[in-house]
Amino acid sequence: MSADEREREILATAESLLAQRPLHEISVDDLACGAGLSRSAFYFYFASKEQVLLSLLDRLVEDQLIEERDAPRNLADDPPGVWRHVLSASFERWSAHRGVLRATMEARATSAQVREVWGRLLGRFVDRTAAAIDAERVRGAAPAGVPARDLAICLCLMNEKVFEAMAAGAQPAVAEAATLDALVGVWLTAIYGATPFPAAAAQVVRQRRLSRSRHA
Amino acid sequence: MSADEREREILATAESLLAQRPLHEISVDDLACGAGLSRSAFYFYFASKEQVLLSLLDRLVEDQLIEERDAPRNLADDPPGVWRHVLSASFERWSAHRGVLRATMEARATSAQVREVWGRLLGRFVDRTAAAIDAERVRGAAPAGVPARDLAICLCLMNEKVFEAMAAGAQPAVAEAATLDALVGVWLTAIYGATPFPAAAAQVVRQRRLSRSRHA
DNA sequence: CACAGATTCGACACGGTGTCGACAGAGCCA
DNA sequence: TGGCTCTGTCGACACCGTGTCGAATCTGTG
Repeated sequence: MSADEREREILATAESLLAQRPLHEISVDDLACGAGLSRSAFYFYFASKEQVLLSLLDRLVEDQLIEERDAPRNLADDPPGVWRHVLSASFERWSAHRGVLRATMEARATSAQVREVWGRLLGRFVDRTAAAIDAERVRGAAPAGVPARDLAICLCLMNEKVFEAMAAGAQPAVAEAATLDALVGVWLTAIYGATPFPAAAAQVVRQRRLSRSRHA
Repeated sequence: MSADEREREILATAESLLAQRPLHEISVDDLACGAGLSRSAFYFYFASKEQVLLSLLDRLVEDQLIEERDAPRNLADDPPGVWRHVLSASFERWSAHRGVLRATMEARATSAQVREVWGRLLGRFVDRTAAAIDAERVRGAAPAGVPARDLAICLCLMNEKVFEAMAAGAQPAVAEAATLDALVGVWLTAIYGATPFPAAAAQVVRQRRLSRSRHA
């Protein structure tokens, strides 16, 4: 069996074990045995458990990048449809690879590298979202309110957490079948919905000016 | 020095170390030394590092319970003010004890007990929120939309994550000074804002009926 | 055949955890 | 005073998972 195959074997073992139990219950030994080698031979292919996870994660990041390129840009035609499409893509991805997601969340606590990769991924998503919200506001389709970037961060973090809770089977969590609808609903109201509270809105606008002048 | 004092000493050491570095970089030895005892003496007071964290966490849970008792119930008078007040309380708490929050999030991956305590805390918050949203809808102050409980879960998880990101200094995160405003803004629009998308709203309502009949 | 590179393995050292039995001081009673 | 128990403290040990290293083996090539 070639080195390349062995490497893939390790990755496959990792993905399948991660579907069964959390990262900290999987030892390098488990990975090595699963791929049919001794623990020390494992280190010939990967420097650590963490690097295996990073490989697994890289694939999914790659996926996401491709998808971003193909994402619809014509938000004006059908905003709910486009947003749903975008959210649905991450939902599908993380629901299909929930083991990797769970492990990533777990490893973020200990590995700066995992933190960085995940942060970049999320950051890109936030950037896209913030730009889209801004565009909708300029177009007059969305009302002013929470600063676009802050809103985008909140919404993206919400998704992350909701997916994570789903992947980990945590309590409380949204039922899996209802997750996408709930998220799309919250995004649409948070972005396009205006509240009937002028005072609160004014406060947010003040805040917005403040944060603008702070940036300047 | 009495046993009680020693115990408090350990807790104080833990809280102060957690303000400096993450849980996994703090060993039982560090805790023991900090409190002026040997590692094995530590085990006389606590069964593990995890139990120390649980003690720290219990205090804050206690706080939260007291606050829930005193929380304003007259949502109708000034919705934005009441919501802001409620969110502000957790914001203050977790921003003052961010080390404990960060450690809790970290320990949740490995400790079922931490998971459970946190789940209960969050669960209570979700219940309150869902009940309040329902009441606002019945009253006619909030439009129908995402099922109240799902919406509550999404919003609570969003808060958790945004606080966590703040506590961990993660990227991307909302600037600390803008956090509360952003969250209140998203909550208000998500709960009270109606979207101008009838089709999407209908879809959510359909989904809602479905999930109801599933529950029945 | 001999050699180089690739691959595997057993043995080791390290660091953190949790347990155990020995021991010391304090208070109490005879 | 001696002996007892309860509370704390400690050093030593066993355990587990990690990562390293050098020796052994295997494989293809000149």
